[in-house]
Amino acid sequence: MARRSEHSQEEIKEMVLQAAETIVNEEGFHSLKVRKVAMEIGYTVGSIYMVFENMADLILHVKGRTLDELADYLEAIVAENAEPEQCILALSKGYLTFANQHYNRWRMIFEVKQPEDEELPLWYQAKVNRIFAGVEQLFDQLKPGQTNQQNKLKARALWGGVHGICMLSLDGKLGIVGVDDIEELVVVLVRNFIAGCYR
Amino acid sequence: MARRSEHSQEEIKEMVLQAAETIVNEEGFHSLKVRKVAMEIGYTVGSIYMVFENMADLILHVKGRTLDELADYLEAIVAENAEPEQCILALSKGYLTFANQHYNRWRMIFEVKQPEDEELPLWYQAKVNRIFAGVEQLFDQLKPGQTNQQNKLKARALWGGVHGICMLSLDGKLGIVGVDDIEELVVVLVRNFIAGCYR
DNA sequence: ACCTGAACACCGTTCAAGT
DNA sequence: ACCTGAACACCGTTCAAGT
Repeated sequence: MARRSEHSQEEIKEMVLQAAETIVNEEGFHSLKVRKVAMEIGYTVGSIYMVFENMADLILHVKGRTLDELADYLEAIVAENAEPEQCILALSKGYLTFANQHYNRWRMIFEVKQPEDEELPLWYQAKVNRIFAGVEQLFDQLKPGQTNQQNKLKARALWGGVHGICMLSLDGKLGIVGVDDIEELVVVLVRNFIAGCYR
Repeated sequence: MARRSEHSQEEIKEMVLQAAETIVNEEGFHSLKVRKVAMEIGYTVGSIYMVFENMADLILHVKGRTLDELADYLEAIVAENAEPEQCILALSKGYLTFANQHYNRWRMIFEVKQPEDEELPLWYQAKVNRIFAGVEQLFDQLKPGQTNQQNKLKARALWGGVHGICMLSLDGKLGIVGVDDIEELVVVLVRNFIAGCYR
C-alpha cells in the first residue's frame, strides 16, 4: 500500500492545518499530537512529515494562520475608523474580542518560545510586523513628526499593555471578571496612554 | 538496595526543588524532566514521586517559590517608598528587573495553563494574591474612598499592562530593545495610567 | 519504611519497504 | 513518487521487589 495520490501535497498540507486548528480550538494546544492529526485526515504519521519539517514547523504555520486572521480582523477595524484615537481604541477592543473568541489558538501564539539559537523564519516575522505596522501608522497620524523609532516603541508599549490585560484576565485565575469588565480596563489603559503621550 | 535514609523526606523535597530551579534557570523550562532531576540529586525517578504527586505538582511548587521570591522582592521595594505614586512606579520597574534577571523561571509561571476543570490549590492562589494585595493597598492610599473592587481592577489593569510589556519585550522577537528602553515604556505606561485614573 | 529499576503507555521522528 | 507502519529514543508514571 502506498501512492494513493488522492490528494496533492498542497491539499494534504491544507488538511493538516485545518485538522490542527480544529484540535487546538476544541481541546487546546496541548492536545495537538502528530498521530491525532494523521488519524483526523485519514493518513498515517509519516505523511505529516511529507508536508511539514516537523511538529515545530507545523505549529509555526498554525500560529502564522492565526496571525493572518488576527491581522485581517484588525485591518477591517482600521478601515471602519477614520479618526486615529477612536481607531486605536477600537483596535484594542478588537484585540480583546479576538483573543476571547479564539482563546486557544490565540494563547498558542505565546505558549511556545523559540530556542534562542534559531531565528524565526522571515515569513513569520513578516506576519508579526503586519500586526504592528497598522498601529505604528496610526500613532504617526495621531501626532505627525515623531520618529519611526518612537512610534514603534509606542505601538509596542500599547500592544504590550493591552495584551497583558487580555492574557491575565482571560486566564481567569485571579478573581474572574467578565469580558465587559476587561474591556473597561482596556479602555482606561488606552485612553490614558494616548492622553499621556500627546498632551 | 533501598532504605538509604541518608536524607529525610523534607530534605529530598528541598533537593528536588533546588535541582529543578537550577535546570530551569540554566536550560529553560522545557528541559525540566523527572529523570534529569533524579540524576541531579543522586536518586532514581521513583523517589521524586515519594515527595511530589507528579510532574505538574513539582512544577507548581517551583512556580510557587518563584512567586514568593517575587513577592519578597516587591515588598522590599514597597518598604523603601513611602509616597504611593513613586512606590507604584518603583514596583513596576522592579517587576521588569525581576523578570529580566530570572527570565526562565518568571516565564515558567505563565507557560503552563491549568486545565479548566481542576482548580489551582489554595496555597498557590494565596501566593498570587500576595503579589496583588500590596498593589491594591497602594491604590487605596493614592486616592482613598474607592471600593475594594475598583482598586482590585486597577491593580490588575496596571499589572497586566506592565506584565504585557515585559513579556513581549523580553521575548525579543520584535525588534530587540534594550532593558533601558523597556523601562522607559513601563514608566510611560504607569505614569499615564495613574494620571488618568486620578485626575 | 524507604528506595530501586524494570515495565508500561505515549510521544515525536525516521526510514526501509511496499505499490 | 507517494505513502505506510514498524522501529527508535525519550518521556511521565507505576509498582513489585528488594533491604
